[in-house]
Amino acid sequence: MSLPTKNFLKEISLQTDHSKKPTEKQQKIIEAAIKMFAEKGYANTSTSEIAKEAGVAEGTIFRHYRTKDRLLLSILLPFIKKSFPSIAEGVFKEINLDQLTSFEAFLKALITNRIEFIKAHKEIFRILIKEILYNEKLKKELEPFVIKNILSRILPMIERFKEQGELVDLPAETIMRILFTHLFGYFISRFLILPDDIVQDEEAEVEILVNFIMEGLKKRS
Amino acid sequence: MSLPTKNFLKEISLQTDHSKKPTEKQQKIIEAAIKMFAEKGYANTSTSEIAKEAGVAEGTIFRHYRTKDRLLLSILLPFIKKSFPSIAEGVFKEINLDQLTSFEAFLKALITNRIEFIKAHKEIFRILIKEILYNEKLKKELEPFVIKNILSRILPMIERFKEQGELVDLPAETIMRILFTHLFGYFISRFLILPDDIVQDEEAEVEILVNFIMEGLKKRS
DNA sequence: TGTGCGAGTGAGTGATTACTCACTTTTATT
DNA sequence: AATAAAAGTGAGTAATCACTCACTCGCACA
Repeated sequence: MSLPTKNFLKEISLQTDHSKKPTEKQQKIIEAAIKMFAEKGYANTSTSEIAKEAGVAEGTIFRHYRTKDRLLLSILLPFIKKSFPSIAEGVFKEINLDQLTSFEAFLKALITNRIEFIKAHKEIFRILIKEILYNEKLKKELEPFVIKNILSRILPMIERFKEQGELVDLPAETIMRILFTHLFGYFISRFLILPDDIVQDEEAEVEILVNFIMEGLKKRS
Repeated sequence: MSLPTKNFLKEISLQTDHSKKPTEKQQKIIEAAIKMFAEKGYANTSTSEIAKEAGVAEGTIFRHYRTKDRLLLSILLPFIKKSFPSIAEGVFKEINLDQLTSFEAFLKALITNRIEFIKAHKEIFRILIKEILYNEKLKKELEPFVIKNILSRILPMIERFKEQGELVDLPAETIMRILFTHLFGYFISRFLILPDDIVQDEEAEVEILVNFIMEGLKKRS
């Protein structure tokens, strides 16, 4: 696989700028591609298979999405665009930051918000994780974007809660890394490895996870 | 990719049974394959690339390993064979189970043991995780093996420590799932996502991780 | 009713894929 | 030194890959 040579994130705007409403066949193609990429991975799915699954001629795929790469990107980019900024905008609005909230409340809102988002786009999330792990190039291109959006927003929060004496006395970067490792690990385990229906009581699940992380990160007495 | 039709785990014995010492060229092939599979993934690596990297004719690969599938398996199977049983045999011998040890000591021994093992076979671990996530077939075939080896050994341990009143009052399966999720998540984050040299003080890292998990799982007062 | 245009088609293309096989070279055994 | 087996080779093969292009179709607008 060879992704576009230039920084592909610039394509986000180009991609969604002149966004005409998709054709019926276009939707079928996207649906089929999402299904098959999530199941077998991008590299193991051929365009002819996608065409067959979508009930469309192979040429139609290339009429709308010039290459197989761009088909993948036209699935992933809107998802990325919607997902990362909304971590801030969604979560930070749900809990009122003007008043002093606890780190626990913040964490609970964050986790609940992300779980609902991933559940709503489970297959695309699977594709994204698979390709980030499988394709070094995609990973490398996404890294600065993630660092900028996540790290720069969460780190100050951690610093603040540390100052409030709520968090364990470790460097903020270390706390961040622990948080990232465990949250990300949880999402991968739950949505990519463990069976789909393993969690019955979602609220209890979040409660356990938050408690778990809080016990590991809160200030020791 | 099409893995062998029959249960491939039976091939473990067949594979390593009549284990003649490998040729110089065989080693070069394996080394090249490990390097490239870990870097680009199995599906994105061609046998001609491997041959070139190993400084060998392409035919030589197929002389020794009949198919590309079997080349992958001859890398993964010895690793799997060595890794899963040794979780029990290694860890369970390190800590003396005859006397009453704490869950914390058990956990620390387990994590230290696994980190050292993965560090010693970092690239093959990466290949295994990538292919388990990417290839549903491999995942499905590995599942019962993992369940049998891990779950059946760890669950009784959890039950026991629960009876000793060390662990939080949740079903053993839930504790197991939390443990698995966070340990597995930690390994994936650390060895597949985060940069290689991020951990300087290994002992402190284990300490933090054990504390973290213990605080989340130990009996609440 | 004609005309232009984007949507859709599918046979065709060159490149690449995993894999084969007739052959040569190296190694082991006597 | 003779011989057989094993290791190594690389041109060749059928299949599949992503992608192209000359073409048809259906529909809006004149």
